[in-house]
Amino acid sequence: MSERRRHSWMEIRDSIRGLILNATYGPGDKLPRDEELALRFGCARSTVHRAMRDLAQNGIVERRRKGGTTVRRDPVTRATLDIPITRLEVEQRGYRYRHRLIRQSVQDTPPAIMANFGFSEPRAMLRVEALHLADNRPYIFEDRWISLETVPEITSVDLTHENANEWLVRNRPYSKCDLRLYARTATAGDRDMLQAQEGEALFVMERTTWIDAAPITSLCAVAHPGYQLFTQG
Amino acid sequence: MSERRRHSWMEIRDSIRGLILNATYGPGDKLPRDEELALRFGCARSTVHRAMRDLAQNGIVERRRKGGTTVRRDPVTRATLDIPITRLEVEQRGYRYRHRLIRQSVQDTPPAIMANFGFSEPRAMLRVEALHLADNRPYIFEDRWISLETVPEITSVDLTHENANEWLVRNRPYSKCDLRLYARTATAGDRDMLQAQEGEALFVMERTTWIDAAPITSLCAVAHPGYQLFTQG
DNA sequence: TACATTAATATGTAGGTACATATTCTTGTC
DNA sequence: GACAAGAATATGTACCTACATATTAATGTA
Repeated sequence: MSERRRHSWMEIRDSIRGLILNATYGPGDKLPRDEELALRFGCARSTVHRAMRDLAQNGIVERRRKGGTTVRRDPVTRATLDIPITRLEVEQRGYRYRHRLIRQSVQDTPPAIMANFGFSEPRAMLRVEALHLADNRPYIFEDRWISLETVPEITSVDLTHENANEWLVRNRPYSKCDLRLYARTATAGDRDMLQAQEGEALFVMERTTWIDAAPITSLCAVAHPGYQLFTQG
Repeated sequence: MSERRRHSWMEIRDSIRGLILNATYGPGDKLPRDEELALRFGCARSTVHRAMRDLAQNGIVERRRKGGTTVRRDPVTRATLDIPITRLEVEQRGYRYRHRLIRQSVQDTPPAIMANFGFSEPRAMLRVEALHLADNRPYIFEDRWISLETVPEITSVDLTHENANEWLVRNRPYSKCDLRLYARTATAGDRDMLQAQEGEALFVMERTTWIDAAPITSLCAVAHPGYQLFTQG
């Protein structure tokens, strides 16, 4: 007797989630420790641990060594955004991709970029302005700053043919990434660059990346009118 | 000799990432199987597995049973967005939160909402329009549709005091969530509701949630001018 | 009481074994 | 050669043990 069937960690996760949903444990409450739950569910501690890791990752609970597991007080909608390389995004939609280098020069970082990196003083960086096109229509305009200290080779890359976006992604994978999304009104400059009507609403993505503590790049990508970012999860 | 120190899964992960970065294994290439790598790194297969799970989660590699592990052909910037309950977001910024119910009525879903849920026919749902305020200034306006079949109790909730956002988050956690982000030009209606100047750029978040296959809610949240969504990771 | 030191404890991780599961590959049949 | 059935195999999971690590709780000292 006591036929102990094997429980999958997903079953256990759903059971624990169930306890939270039916208010057995409310926001801010402390859950029993893993070992106790394992005993109760009739599974190994490692299985409870696996389940808990998933719940923690999805923002349902918070775990701290010795502190135990608590139900998150402030529920969040957690979504994973995948921002692909622009070329692939364009090609996936069935358009022909093209890329145009607008300008490229070494300049001192302006305050906005300093803020993104957390600099207190301006630094000389490579500024690259480029346009991504889909079937020859403007798709995304990017204004990018690249650290010359972290990425010295960039000066010897021909950015008219090779695109900075892809070169960096393939050669300087980041370990940390900040992302800022907002809406901006189109200016006269956007009108020419993105064929946007002046005053039209544009979607902006600012992305700053580091490898450990070393700054790699910070870019401001302005999408064409009507652009949408979509995720499923 | 052969002092076999213990390797952490993060070390192993970084080593494997290193092999990808230095082009030992390029995009689309197949990595050695876990056991082989474990032998090579001098650790247990479970440690390699742990490392690989992390790399797969971060979109670096793809894993398939029997198929093995391959380096992802199309690198992505993967970011986790945490969209908190609006009240908490407002309070965290140090403002006083208030909520105002604008309208509430049962209506047939319009095409946009049908598309979000994947309906082919209109359905009667509860439509709730509400305004979130920060220090009495408009913060986010939400136009929400709630399924009467999945959430029948909602009709007996007093949404003038309890806010639909929080009630749902606490009472109907979702298992699936679609998210759509874009920019929109302010209309005359926004001018009154969000104190936006006509023509100003507004940030819009559309969120649709299900519990398994059952639709819960679909909402279109329009933020006040200047709103930014920010993530670190 | 205030503060530093030490003990206690819950989660995190490494290693190992056994088996499950999903594919791919191989082989057999027509 | 086409297709189906079965074998082979890489990843996934469950359970276990032993430590590691981060914090909290308890204790001792001034």
